[in-house]
Amino acid sequence: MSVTTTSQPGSYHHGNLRVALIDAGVELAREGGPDAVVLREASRRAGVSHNAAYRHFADRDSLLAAVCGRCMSALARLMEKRIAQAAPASDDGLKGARRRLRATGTAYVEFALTEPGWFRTAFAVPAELHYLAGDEGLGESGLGPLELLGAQLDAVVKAGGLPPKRRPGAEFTAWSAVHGLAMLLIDGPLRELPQPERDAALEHLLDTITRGL
Amino acid sequence: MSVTTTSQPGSYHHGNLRVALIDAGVELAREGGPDAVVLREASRRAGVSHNAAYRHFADRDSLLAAVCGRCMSALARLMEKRIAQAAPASDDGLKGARRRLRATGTAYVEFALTEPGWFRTAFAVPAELHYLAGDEGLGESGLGPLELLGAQLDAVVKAGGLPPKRRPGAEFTAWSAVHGLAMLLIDGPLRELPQPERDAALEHLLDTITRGL
DNA sequence: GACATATGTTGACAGCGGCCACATGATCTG
DNA sequence: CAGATCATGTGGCCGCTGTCAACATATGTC
Repeated sequence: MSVTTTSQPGSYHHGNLRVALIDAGVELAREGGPDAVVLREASRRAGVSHNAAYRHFADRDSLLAAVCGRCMSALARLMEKRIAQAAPASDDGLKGARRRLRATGTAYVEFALTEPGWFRTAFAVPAELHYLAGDEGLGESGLGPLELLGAQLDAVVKAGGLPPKRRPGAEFTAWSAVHGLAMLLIDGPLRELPQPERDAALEHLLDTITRGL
Repeated sequence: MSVTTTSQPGSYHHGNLRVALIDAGVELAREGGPDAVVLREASRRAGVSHNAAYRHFADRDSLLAAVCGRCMSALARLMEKRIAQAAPASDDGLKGARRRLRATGTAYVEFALTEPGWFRTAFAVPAELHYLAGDEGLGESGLGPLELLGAQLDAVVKAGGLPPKRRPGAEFTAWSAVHGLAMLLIDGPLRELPQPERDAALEHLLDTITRGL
């Protein structure tokens, strides 16, 4: 997350302005969500005049889209991490698969609660630019959050924990559930819910989905 | 949704500026979501100078909060309508209760898809003002969306369709699921999903929740 | 060395939120 | 009825933003 500069300080050309602007934008998003990703402030933080950004981004939405991709990647990486921690990769039994599936959901909500600015930004992709270029929004495995969830569901099916007939569409339902809970908790009417009840709501939700799938 | 003016046109005092501003804000929200609820444009549409609004609202967020309440009410009213249509009020059997519960969810998503601007605005209550005053955000029955959902769940329990032990927390799970689906469909990565798959996703989600609760 | 291109700067404009001083009209009081 | 008082609306100003146009500087190429 550090700003990397390849040119000398004080030189006319920045040398790495594009990524420096995205870095600054990511920091702004962390502090204040998508609305805080602002061209002038990002330029300021990159140590550059307010118009230099236009050499690298068509407009503010273009920068925001890049920042959104970074945030989505951060979500994917936390999910990968928690999935790996949930059970050793060698454990390909049903128990391990279920643990990993559950970890996928908890990681999603954990990310939303610990980095609400990033979480909100991850889903604030400007309407016209929702094709994130190339590897935008992916984790280290090359999978995005939805693919990671799908992979865990596939594993549960493979381990016999879910009839294959039930598999199609399951990721949308599971995703919707955790996404909705996250939104309601960070921005929505549940934002005042005390911590124990938040945990209970998440457990209840995961139990219900697991049973219902 | 019409602007009601009690004073003569051209008179110095508007006579009903507060509600006129909210009306204008509601229209702006419909067109462009919460970010489009802007003091100056609302004032313009109310036929008043850009500063008159400050006699009725402390700041932009204050107006936005009022608009959010209106949007939440609109959601509640559509839910009430669809609940009433799902089964005659006389039908207090399990089948009727289940129909009404399902209608609660479909109405929620229907509202989000048909009035995305209002839907997003309903949940964009400014952080500091999330105490909506008095009857803000309620439907004609005096219940808000969450209470309406809770009432349907209670009815299902009463009709024997859900063990009372399973009731606590169920509204959060059900709410999260439909809310998440709505968000992913209108703003999120599912916004390009074709209509048939949208319907299928909603059916799948409601089935899963119903089974799992 | 001269030119072309990529990159960064300065200056300008409009729209926004928010404050101030002021104007106008309604209402209350004697 | 007349004057005071208060509520409400106006106009001007500031700083912030995005965006455009014109200009400046560095880099690379013949």
